[in-house]
Amino acid sequence: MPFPTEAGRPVLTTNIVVFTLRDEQLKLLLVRRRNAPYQGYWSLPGGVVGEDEDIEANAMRKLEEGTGVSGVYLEQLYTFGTPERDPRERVISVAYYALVASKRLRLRTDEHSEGVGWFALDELPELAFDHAQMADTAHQRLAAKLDYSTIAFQFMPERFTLSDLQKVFQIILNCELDKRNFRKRMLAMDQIRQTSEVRRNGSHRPARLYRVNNPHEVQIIK
Amino acid sequence: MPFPTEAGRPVLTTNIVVFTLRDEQLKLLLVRRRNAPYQGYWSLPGGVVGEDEDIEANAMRKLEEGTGVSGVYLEQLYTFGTPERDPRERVISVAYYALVASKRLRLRTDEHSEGVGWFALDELPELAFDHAQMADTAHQRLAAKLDYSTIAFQFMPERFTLSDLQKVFQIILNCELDKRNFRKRMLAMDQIRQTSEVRRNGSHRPARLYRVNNPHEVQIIK
DNA sequence: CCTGTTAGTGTCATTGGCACACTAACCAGG
DNA sequence: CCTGGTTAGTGTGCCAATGACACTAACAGG
Repeated sequence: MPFPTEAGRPVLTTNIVVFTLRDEQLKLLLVRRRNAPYQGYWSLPGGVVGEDEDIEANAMRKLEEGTGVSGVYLEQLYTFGTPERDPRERVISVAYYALVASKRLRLRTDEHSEGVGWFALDELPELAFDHAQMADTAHQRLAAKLDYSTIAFQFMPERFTLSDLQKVFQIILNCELDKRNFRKRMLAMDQIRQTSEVRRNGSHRPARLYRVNNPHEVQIIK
Repeated sequence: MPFPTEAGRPVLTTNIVVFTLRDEQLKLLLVRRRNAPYQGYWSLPGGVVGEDEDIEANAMRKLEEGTGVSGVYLEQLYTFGTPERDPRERVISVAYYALVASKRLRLRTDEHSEGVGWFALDELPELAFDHAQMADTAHQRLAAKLDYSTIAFQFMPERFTLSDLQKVFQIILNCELDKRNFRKRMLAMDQIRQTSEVRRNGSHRPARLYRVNNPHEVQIIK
């Protein structure tokens, strides 16, 4: 079969669901649309893939533009391409999701007014296109991967306490976990180790600090 | 950002990794390429997505054309789109995988000479493009899903014995399983039930036949 | 009726997951 | 310096799930 004439070809884009943890909430990065359609709506960052650009490289580039952070965990999520998802013309979007440690982001208070901002997952505005579905799918994937991979460590700063880590799990899974069982599980994975340091943090016992053995790789465990 | 001129747009295609079980082997459907590039190579079935055609609908259509079977399990696998994967021009391929019960296929002995055929997964010829990678990814996904979904039943005919089912697992996972533990597990899932029939199959004790409760849905379990 | 072949069944030991409550260390304030 | 408040840190016991393991049942053919 011959390739279609150029008129029959779709536009190829990426969208990235960028997660971070901030204010004890799971948040994701949104940008406000300046143009029609969905003008003024919030949407997932992303953009058109260049003619000779790798799809994942495009997603990574858009992610770095949006967050100012490089080298973050990025994984392909799903490809959305129903014919009417963009009212203008046929647009295929390869959705990715990414995890950024909050500490790596520069905080800006005027973000929302600039048309870019972090929104708690359970307080999202109405999103453009099918982006709400993308966000939902990404959250499901993230929650599932907590169980059988080391993905959670992507949210952690270089040194952290076990209580910090437990909070991360609790926020993502939206449930309470038992402290002793949680610590047992984490230590049994053999993916983090104690440092000699502690963190003093108020008028109570200081907490031991830990670090991830291989901060840059996400392993499948079990 | 404006959409690219039509010259910058990619071709959108699907490819489907169609699995079936035949001759006690996990096999997949290949078609021989008639044109350059990779002329004469075997490749995964697929094709160009129509201008107003849903991507999954396209995959389903190509699957039905290749197998003559409709209503089979089909799931999006991954999207492949590195710039050089097709030497002619930019081609994005959304890969799917599908599972077909062998009993539903019409067998044809002259398949290979017709340029279409079933090949055992561990005896694949060299494949065109990045199709070997697609096949490998699909097999991994399939094996993983055996554990936490009811996907295996998609391979089963309407009535089957527990020994049949065990063979399916053993072939896909490429390992031996304990008969008693396997039967316990299957029955505990509460997804299949006994029929009143048995199958006589040689000079030995006949085997009880079972059927799937909800043959058309694949559930996530555990 | 004897043999060969596949179908079908139960127990025990080990493991992993989960519930559960107290002591330790620090700081602040009286 | 003593007390109270707050978070960090630790171990046991129970129950359910998993995995190893061997014999009897039913049939056909000779």
